[in-house]
Amino acid sequence: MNPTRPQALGSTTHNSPQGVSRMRRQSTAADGQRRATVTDVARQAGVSTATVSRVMNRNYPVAEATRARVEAAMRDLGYVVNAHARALAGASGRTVGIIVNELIDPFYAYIARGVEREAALGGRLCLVCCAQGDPQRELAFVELMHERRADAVIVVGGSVADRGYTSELARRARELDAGGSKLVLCGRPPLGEQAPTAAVEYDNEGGAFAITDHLLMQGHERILYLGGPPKLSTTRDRLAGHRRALELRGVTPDPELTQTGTFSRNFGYRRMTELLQDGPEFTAVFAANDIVAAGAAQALEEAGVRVPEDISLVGYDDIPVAQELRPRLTTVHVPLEEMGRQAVRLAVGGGDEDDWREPTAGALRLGTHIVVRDSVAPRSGRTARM
Amino acid sequence: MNPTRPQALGSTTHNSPQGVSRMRRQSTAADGQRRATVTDVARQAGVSTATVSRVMNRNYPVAEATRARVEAAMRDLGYVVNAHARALAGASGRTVGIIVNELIDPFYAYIARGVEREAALGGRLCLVCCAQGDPQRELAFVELMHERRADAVIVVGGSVADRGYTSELARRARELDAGGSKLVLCGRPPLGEQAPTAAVEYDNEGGAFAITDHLLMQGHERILYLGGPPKLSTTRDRLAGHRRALELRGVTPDPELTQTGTFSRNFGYRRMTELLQDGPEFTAVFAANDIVAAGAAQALEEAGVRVPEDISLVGYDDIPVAQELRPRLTTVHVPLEEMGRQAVRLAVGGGDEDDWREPTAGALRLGTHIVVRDSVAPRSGRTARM
DNA sequence: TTGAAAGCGCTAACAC
DNA sequence: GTGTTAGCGCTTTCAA
Repeated sequence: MNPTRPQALGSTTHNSPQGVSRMRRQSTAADGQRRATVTDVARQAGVSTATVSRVMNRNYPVAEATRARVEAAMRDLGYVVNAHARALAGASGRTVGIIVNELIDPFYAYIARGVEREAALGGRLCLVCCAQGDPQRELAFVELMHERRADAVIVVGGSVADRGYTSELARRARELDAGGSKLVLCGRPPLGEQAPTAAVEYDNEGGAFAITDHLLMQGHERILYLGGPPKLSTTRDRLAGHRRALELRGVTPDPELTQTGTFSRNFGYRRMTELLQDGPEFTAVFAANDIVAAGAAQALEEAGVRVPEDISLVGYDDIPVAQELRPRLTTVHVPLEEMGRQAVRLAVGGGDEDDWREPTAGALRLGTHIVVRDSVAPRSGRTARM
Repeated sequence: MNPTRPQALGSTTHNSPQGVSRMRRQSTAADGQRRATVTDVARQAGVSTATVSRVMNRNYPVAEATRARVEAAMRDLGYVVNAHARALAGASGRTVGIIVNELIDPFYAYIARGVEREAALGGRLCLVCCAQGDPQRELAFVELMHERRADAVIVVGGSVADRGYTSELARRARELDAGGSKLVLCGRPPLGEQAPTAAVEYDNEGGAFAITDHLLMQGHERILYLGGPPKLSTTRDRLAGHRRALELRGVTPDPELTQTGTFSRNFGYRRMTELLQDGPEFTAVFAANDIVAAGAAQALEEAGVRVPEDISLVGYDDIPVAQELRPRLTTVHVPLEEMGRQAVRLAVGGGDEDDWREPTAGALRLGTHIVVRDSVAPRSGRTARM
């Protein structure tokens, strides 16, 4: 815990205006090298630090000859500007933060990609963290990113409507806002009126409605909803759309047919296996997402149940695995990458640096649509467990 | 490269040529709020800034009552420490940078996950960038991360042995090193003696050797090597292992059977389709990675060629898709996540803050092994295009 | 076109 | 235990 700064050899400390001959921040290896600073560059080029700064930022006229000398000096010294100093001195840190559950989950990876690309267009770098589904971790990361003065902090994915958590996040949102940053909710519900956030949503409920209706149109009425943490907003919305479709067609939802759990492949596999042996009857499965669908597909396969002849299967998200499964999975497409892009645009405006133009509105909702592939067929006479 | 602010990442040059100045980074909305600083907290709590600092850092005794007052003040003011100021004042920025080709590629995503997790253990945040296979972009990102004074900059994935590029990267490595940071090469060859880097490799050649041998043992001799950028170190190593195995069994490599290209699914699909119609004969396919294998599998499927009965197929990397393909793909396992973890450990030492102990050695190589699943069978009488 | 100098917010000697 | 104070490296008035 002791960030001791290897201090100064007192003798040289005070002499010339540029008295700088000490060393700090040594690498563990013996090096002795100190990083070059503007002052070094200025001295070497025989100009003032102000001029060096102007050369770097190209925001003020500098004589060609001077510029050349300065640039040569920078090269000679291996000078690399210190972003911390620059940020401290007033400039933006040119950083956006993004917090996802899990980087290896394509749902998040695609959104992260959108964020990264859009950020890069604006010359910004991305801080990315994985909260692993833990709200406390998420909150801690928001704080860490605030400390870094990120231009925007984007939290991705569904959330649980916990009282304490929500108000805590709202507080962070206010603090960020007060400092000129923005908290962006990506794929989750708003925090409430008093929280200054931006938001990018997608029509989650609508997608679930559409794909359920697709199933209903094929004659399926006993549809198993499988997976997804029951308290997560994502699950709730999907379930809501699912039920709305059911009710619209006069099908009464059977509680036994709602088997929530997690978003994992493993859950899909295990629960499906159990249900096939000893569960309610159904002719179609609506997996909470494509990953769960992959697990379910394996269970079905192992049980000798044919998809879609015996049972139809659909997923959600339309991540790449949907195209690798056999039969190829019918699912709901979500504009993941675009969500990521919009999230940063919402918070920091278009690519260019000095965005006088107001960033996009404060919230937007992108559409979803179903992608019909090969995993759905008209209902046959059979049901699971025949 | 111009030591000036390396833009290049975005489409537009930020820094408009003319005065950007004015207006110190306020939020676009009218806020007027200034962020609280240590000084504010100190005043509010009736103590000095030093005390506030001590309370925050818990690195020096502070009276309970004082601490309480300070903490209350921080809370009241919504104080959030400024990491830039802190870093400037001497502390480490507690950041590690990682540069990958593509976040949605599981190969990189797993490594990134390892990096993120290990970094988080040490209380560090990750800057992540996607170079998209462009060496210039990569170089620019290294620079940007250096500006941010990342404790380590990890570049992931194969590289092409370009003269200029290599020396440029080596230069950056030296600059980073001089400042106490480390450039870590993850899954790529060293830069040469004069470059102070750390490195995490995996036994790429060995894995290719092993899986080729596996194919040979099943009687396959005409093995098609499919995909991967021909100049990339990754491809070269895999091909080297492949050929070594061939030669060891007395099989003369047929140039026609080496069809390099890219690492994409699409390439696998298209080239495979072409080859099936009009190419050399072969009884097995060694896809450069699992993604290419997925594409090849689809081509095979559409051509009515059975795997593994008619043709055997193997991949490389052992990413999740390998388990979704039917038949499940035999492939080479690479300890991706572990590579990421080791990369940060190598550069910044174990989790704890003041790592006086020297980080792990300067380079290490992790093992690979084949994972036998269902996509390989003994050679049948048939060959492709019978 | 250039220079001098005042900070930005924080940490860490060094007093007291 | 706590306060004073001198920077850390850069940007940006304000003068020249």
